[in-house]
Amino acid sequence: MATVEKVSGAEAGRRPRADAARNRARLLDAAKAVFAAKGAEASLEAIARAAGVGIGTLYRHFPTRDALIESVYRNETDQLGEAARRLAAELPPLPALRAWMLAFVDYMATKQGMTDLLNAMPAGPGQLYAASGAVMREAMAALIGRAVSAGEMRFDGDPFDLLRALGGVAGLGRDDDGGPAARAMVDILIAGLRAPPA
Amino acid sequence: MATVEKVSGAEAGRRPRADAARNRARLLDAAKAVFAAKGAEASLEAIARAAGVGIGTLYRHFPTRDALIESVYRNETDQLGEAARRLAAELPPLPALRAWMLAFVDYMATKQGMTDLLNAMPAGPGQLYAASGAVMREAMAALIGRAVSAGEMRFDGDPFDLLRALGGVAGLGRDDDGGPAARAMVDILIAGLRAPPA
DNA sequence: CTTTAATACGGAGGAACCCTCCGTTTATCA
DNA sequence: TGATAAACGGAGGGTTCCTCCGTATTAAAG
Repeated sequence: MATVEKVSGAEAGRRPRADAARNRARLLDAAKAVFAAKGAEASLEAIARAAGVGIGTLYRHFPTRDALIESVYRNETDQLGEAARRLAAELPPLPALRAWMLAFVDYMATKQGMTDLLNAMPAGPGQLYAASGAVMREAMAALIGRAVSAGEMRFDGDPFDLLRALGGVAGLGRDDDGGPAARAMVDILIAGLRAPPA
Repeated sequence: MATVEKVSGAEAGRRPRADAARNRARLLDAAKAVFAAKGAEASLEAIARAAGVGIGTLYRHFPTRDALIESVYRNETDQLGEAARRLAAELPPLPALRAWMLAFVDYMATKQGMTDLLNAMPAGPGQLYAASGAVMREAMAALIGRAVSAGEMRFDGDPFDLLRALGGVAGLGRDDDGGPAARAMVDILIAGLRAPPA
């Protein structure tokens, strides 16, 4: 697997060094702030400066910009996955799906960087952003599967396709209040899924 | 207006210089090729090199990267606008809309840079990409308006919202053959638009 | 508590890129 | 043919990317 978690060769032998953990946390905090402020194009050197560490340290912890972005938003995507489970347990299939799609759009609109995270997944997560991608695809797949089983809609494609469309929609609520528009688009998508075969 | 077309102060007096026109054309060709190959992040210096002109010349013709992108794809968007008119004249409202949406997705999937063109329009075209944005919005608005008038569907939002969703979908057909998936998503969107009020 | 060796730190440095500025070249018009 | 407005091209200052490696820390062994 080789996730991004491990700092280096702290495989099993020694205990991870204290400063390593501290700097990693600092970097994530700084990155979150800077990405939110300046979008995902922000300079990595600026992030290192904000975190009060050298640029070398940043690169050792997160070898690529993508690794950093994914780590920063890993938390949020996990929350989305959690929300999917909760909604599925609490609501009927269709309302659950709708609620989650709205939540997804909201998240994407708020966190600037998450849009890029989705955009960088060519068609379904490749090796890049693999973890976050899997979480979101599974959330979507589960909710859709439930609605399909209940006979409330039909869909035989890749759930990820819907996520991509949603990702486009999410761009709406970015600047001023695109909330209503995004909400309307979600409803259109759902209506389309419910419609009988043409 | 100050479109990007004019090279500089060739307002009306002299005839535009021959080398200016030649270099402009070369730059557009090179940019098209490089953008297609490397995406819209491609280096401007590389484009200038490929065109066989100095970097200064590139910047004089296209003061910003965005100006260059828009000029490169202006042609294609105009073609999309033309297609909209033609389809509206030749097909019934709904098939025309569907055909155009599919054409749009195809274009976006082929031309790497066009996705960025769309993405850079915060919510509807601002001053950036103003021309291309207007063309596409109008095409969409006209086709939808026709279908609505014919009582085939309802839609009271901004046509641009649909374009954004389509833009997300277009990311599908980028790598391997996402054609079928994109087609399916288009049909889902149309079905959603046709559905009676929830 | 010392020693020690693994590990993390940080920034200098080479490369690429962005964009501006301006001296030189060239094409148009008289 | 000359004059001159306009276009050309690239040097240069600033920024960012990413790598590499000497130095400083720290966990664990003695």
